[in-house]
Amino acid sequence: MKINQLQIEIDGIDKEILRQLMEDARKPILQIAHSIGISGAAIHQRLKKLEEAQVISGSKFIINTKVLGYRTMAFVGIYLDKASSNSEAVRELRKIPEVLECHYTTGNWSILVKIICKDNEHLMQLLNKKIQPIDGVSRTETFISLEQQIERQIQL
Amino acid sequence: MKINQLQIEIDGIDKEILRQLMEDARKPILQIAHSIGISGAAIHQRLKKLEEAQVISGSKFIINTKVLGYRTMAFVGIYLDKASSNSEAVRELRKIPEVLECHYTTGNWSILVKIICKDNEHLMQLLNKKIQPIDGVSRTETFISLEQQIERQIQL
DNA sequence: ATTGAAATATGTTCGTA
DNA sequence: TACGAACATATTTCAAT
Repeated sequence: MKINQLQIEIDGIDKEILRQLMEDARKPILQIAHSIGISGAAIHQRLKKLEEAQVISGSKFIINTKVLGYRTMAFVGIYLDKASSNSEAVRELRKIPEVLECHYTTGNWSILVKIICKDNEHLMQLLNKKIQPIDGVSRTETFISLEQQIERQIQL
Repeated sequence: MKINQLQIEIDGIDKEILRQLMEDARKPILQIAHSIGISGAAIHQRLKKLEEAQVISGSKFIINTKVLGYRTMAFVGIYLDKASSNSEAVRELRKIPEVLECHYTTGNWSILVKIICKDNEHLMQLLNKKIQPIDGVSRTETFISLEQQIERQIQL
């Protein structure tokens, strides 16, 4: 990702606009305008500026995975053989839909992934049948999230 | 969170609507309608159903933290004293704006948190001045994300 | 469940300050 | 930057199928 914008001034109004849209991406601009006390056109103009500066990288609908039957989240630390290709392993991990995040990390592991599963059985299948068999994976360490207490974005 | 909805049928059209809105929460319903080949009113009705079933838990603007100068993401495993109160520690962690996620986990640690920092100096300050001093925290293990390769939601 | 059409609400542009 | 007014789109409701 190329970041050209070396300086971007974000004032209190920008922050308030972003705060409201970070909570609800579909909140009407006019409603935000009214709550802040400036015109809709001004909000529109500021949002355009923020988008151009790439402060906003998009918007998402958030799906409630629990309702879809996904009850188990886990973090898996993956040890890769020295000789193996990290990017090849990532390519394989990307094919596994249950993998939500994947990081190259410092420390014991080569890779840390966050995964979501229906239940423990599903998690076991995923580890044994999908992740362990990936070429170069020597060992994994699994940490099940018993309960997620915090989930948020950076605060402005 | 109470989940009453034991069964919710999501057909291919629902999935396609959700897929498009998961990518862009502000995509006009009419545009989705046109791409699928049904009326806007039908999309509207399906979205209402999905919201009522709590399949959709909201929408968010995504802020590009890199542009704001946050270049370092890390995972921190936290060991808590046996005697200490987990929920008290979480309460303290919640006060730290750099903490984006916090999970109770199985395995070595009591808690795993995901944090975002401007740089390594900021990370060190955060660990030494904010996280380590929390009552009950005996030790932490830090894994810096050198590069995040995958970031996504569940695939429908 | 779906539709089209009407009514309402929202987004966008533009001339001006 | 900000405004308001004019214009263009989108959302929501509803009677009918």
